[in-house]
Amino acid sequence: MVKLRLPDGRELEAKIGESILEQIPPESGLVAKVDGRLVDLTWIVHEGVETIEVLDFNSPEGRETYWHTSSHILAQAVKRLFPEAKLGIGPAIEEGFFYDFDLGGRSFSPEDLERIEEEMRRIVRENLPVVREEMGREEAIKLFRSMGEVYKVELLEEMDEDVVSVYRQGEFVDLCRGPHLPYTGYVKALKVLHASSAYWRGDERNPVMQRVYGISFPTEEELKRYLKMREEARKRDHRIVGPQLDLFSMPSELIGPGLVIWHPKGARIRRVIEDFLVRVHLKWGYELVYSPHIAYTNLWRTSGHLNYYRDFMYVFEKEGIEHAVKPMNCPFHILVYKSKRRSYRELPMRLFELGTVYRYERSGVLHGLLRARGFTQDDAHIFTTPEKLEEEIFRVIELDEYLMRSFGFEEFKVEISTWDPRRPEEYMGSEEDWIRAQSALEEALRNKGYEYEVMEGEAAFYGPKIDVKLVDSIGREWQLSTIQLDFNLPKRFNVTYVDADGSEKTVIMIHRALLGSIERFFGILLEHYAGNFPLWLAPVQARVLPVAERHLDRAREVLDRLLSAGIRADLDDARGTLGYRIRESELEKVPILLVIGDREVESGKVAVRRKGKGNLGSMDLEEFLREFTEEFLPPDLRGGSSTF
RNA sequence: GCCCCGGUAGCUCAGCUCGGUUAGAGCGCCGCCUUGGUAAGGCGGAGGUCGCGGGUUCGAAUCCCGCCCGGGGCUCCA
Repeated sequence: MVKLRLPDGRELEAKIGESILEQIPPESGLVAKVDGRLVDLTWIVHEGVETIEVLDFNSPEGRETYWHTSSHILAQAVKRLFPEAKLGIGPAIEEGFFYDFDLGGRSFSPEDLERIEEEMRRIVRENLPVVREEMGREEAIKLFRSMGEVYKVELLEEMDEDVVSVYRQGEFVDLCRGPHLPYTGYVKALKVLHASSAYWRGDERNPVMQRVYGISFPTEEELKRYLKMREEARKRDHRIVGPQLDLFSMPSELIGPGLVIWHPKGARIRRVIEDFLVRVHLKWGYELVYSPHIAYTNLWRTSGHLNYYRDFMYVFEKEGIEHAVKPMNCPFHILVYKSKRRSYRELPMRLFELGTVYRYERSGVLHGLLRARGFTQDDAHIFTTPEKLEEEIFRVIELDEYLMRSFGFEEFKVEISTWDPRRPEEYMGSEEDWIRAQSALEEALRNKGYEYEVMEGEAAFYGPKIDVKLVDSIGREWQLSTIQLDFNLPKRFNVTYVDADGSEKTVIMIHRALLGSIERFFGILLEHYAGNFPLWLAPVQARVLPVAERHLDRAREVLDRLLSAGIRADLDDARGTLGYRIRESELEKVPILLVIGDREVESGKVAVRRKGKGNLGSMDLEEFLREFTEEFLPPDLRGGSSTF
């Protein structure tokens, strides 16, 4: 007996010799998993099968199938409207799907996209059956060559399989592994999102393809919700919100692309973040250092960076000597270490710097604060003995977790990049070094109770690393912290210590940046909170708001009290209606408003309004301060003091 | 770097196809009136090198070319 499980959990007994589609309620599933293998619903059940699981849009496989068929509908629509278009590839992606077309040099206009979308709807209405067909590879090559689909022929020629599958719907046929939906009519709500360009197989030496992106859903409501969410994400774009809240700007036409100027309010937040970082690092046994922004290019020749990093550096010449603006802080920290002979007793030595660096990133990769040309790393280099490596890694991860939680991030994903053991000759350092280092990384993560993914062969030539990604309030992942071991620089700079037995040994170096770059982290934080920073980070923590001008005197007294309590507060000037001024402060995202009117002047109280919560009622000013003091403070200064 | 799209007031945008009054709107800003109780009170005013440079034309925000900057992608991210 073959069990057939429907998406709603019900189980049927499958009949041999009939397709899955015939045996389930109409449109109750999209695709099926037969003994772990994905198949079309039109697949015929045969002997020897154990379990069949029908999947709907709630499963990743269901969505992928849905979007994959949608991409075929897109391709079919394009072929109908632009018969000369040559098909590239058209996969489902994380959200939706795309298809690449070679239009022989032209591109799609917005009107074209609308027509394509209309044609897609027509194909859906036609409710064409989607039919799988298997054929020999040679036969397929002949078929696609006869259609002029040169890219499909190219793909086929590179395949190993002797038999390939194609899918037909109406007049349209495409090379495809599948699986697919049984009918085009299964796609209920669709939207062509935008067009862009991409190179055939992602290689810029290849022809340019026009890539059309789309999304589809089983109901109009879901499509609407998705489009609204997209709009939400767009609205919390730090490049829009930042200047809107007067935090920073990037007047690239005046100062060049990828450079930031911090306005007073943004600078306040940044200063709070940086002070917090410095205090915490000092508490955790780091020493604070500073290093210059420029140096002889030779310094990076020694580090070996110059060779392949030169194009990313700002290089200039003075009195016949080549200088460069620093693209990284490591060599300077090494020089601090090397300023004298070091004993094993001094290790681990942890040097921390908010180091501003400049990198000439290619113009196409710049993206607001998230990818800038000038940025400040929360950079540290730890010099340690091999014996203390694991303990150090553990401490770094612990610090990282503390920082992330302090900023309101709860969910992390950890990856560890290791070498490729089949090609040890491509890596710096001995096999023994690598194995010990990699197990130290893994051991530290296990001790911390983290789950992690091992990315074999992803390590840099000079050492393995740990990457930490965090998940923000709307589910997006951001690569943030990196903890990178380095066997290379200590050798190049001859960074050594005298061990207990009097012998000179080479240190192991850990590069680590936990927020990564202050700019980038700030951008992520801004999008995470959509501008509504928690109280300890808000640029204006509280605003005193007199109802009328006659309340200004009392309002100033209240303001003075707040300021002397160390709260970042300001005063509204009482011009305009109260409602208008409250709206202004709400839009500025000021977390706390203290309203002062006749009643408050009379009673000596303040009326507290919390953003998002509305009017909390009146309370005594001192009572207010007692109640909120903790929340006004950075996490490490709460509860009397001490990080832990 | 490459491909496509875009750049008009501080901001968001209309006007550009098809060249022709004094380039508009809303928000913001400034002034006056309004003295108010928890998300928009009223009236008036100022504000523009239409990204920059060149060309076509009697005439260019509008058409053409080059450059700069931005956006979406590709690639890159030691």
